[in-house]
Amino acid sequence: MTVTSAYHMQAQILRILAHPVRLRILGILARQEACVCHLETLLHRSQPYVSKQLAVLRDAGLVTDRREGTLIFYRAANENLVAWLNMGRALLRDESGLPLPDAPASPPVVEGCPCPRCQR
Amino acid sequence: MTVTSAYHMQAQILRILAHPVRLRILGILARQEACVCHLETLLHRSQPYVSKQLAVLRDAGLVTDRREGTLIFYRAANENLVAWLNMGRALLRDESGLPLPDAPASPPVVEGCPCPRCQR
DNA sequence: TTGACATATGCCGGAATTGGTATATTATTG
DNA sequence: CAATAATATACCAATTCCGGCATATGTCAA
Repeated sequence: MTVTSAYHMQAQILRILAHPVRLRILGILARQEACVCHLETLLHRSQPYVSKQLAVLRDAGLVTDRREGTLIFYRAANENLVAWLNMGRALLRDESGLPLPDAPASPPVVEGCPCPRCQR
Repeated sequence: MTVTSAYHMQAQILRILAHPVRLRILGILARQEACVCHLETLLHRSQPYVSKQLAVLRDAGLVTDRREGTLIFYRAANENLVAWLNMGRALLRDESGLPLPDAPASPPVVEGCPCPRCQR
């Protein structure tokens, strides 16, 4: 018997999104598929930490995962949502007038990342 | 020394927004200015409860208030933000396919509301 | 099967959020 | 000034969220 107005559902999703690292992860995964270890190096966070945030996003249906051997690649599940979030950040910049930086778009190959996409 | 990326700021605002009643309040205040007691009757919530949610929104700069005698009228401070939120809910409906209802737009005069706008 | 690697999950203490009740503040009226 | 009405704030217990560390799971290679 869960009451489900649009406001409740929206609040649920917003709670998931209201986290800087999860937002950043979504930003990354919107541009490129990435495995956990790749995100680890990009974010300078521990493996369990990254894995847990990904689990939160996955449980909410915001990212999907795909296994390739022992690696698991994640990607943003909903392009429109990401676009909406980007729009929100743009709004934020406009209104605040501050030069709020997004984390810079990461190159597809990251120094020090052990994943096969980055090692050759 | 507060680290402020766009992600951090966005997460802060999203935390404020990630609450069904606050979302609903913003939805109401986007359409019409309203005093606390008016919101009380619309939302069927206690005065301190409504007042507190309004304080949260006010502290975040999302609503402004205006005193008129002993009444205090609130309104949404940022039209673009509200539009953005509405867009988010629309997205939600499209993606989910569910007929998620917004709370119906409330008539300017509400049965049983003690505020002068509703009493004549 | 054993070991190594990538990832996931469980558990914990601390911090923040939630909603309720009691009380304080501010302005009006008499 | 006192009484009242509208609103705000303080305080509290319950829940949720957070990030860290330990450990479990799953896959591959030897």
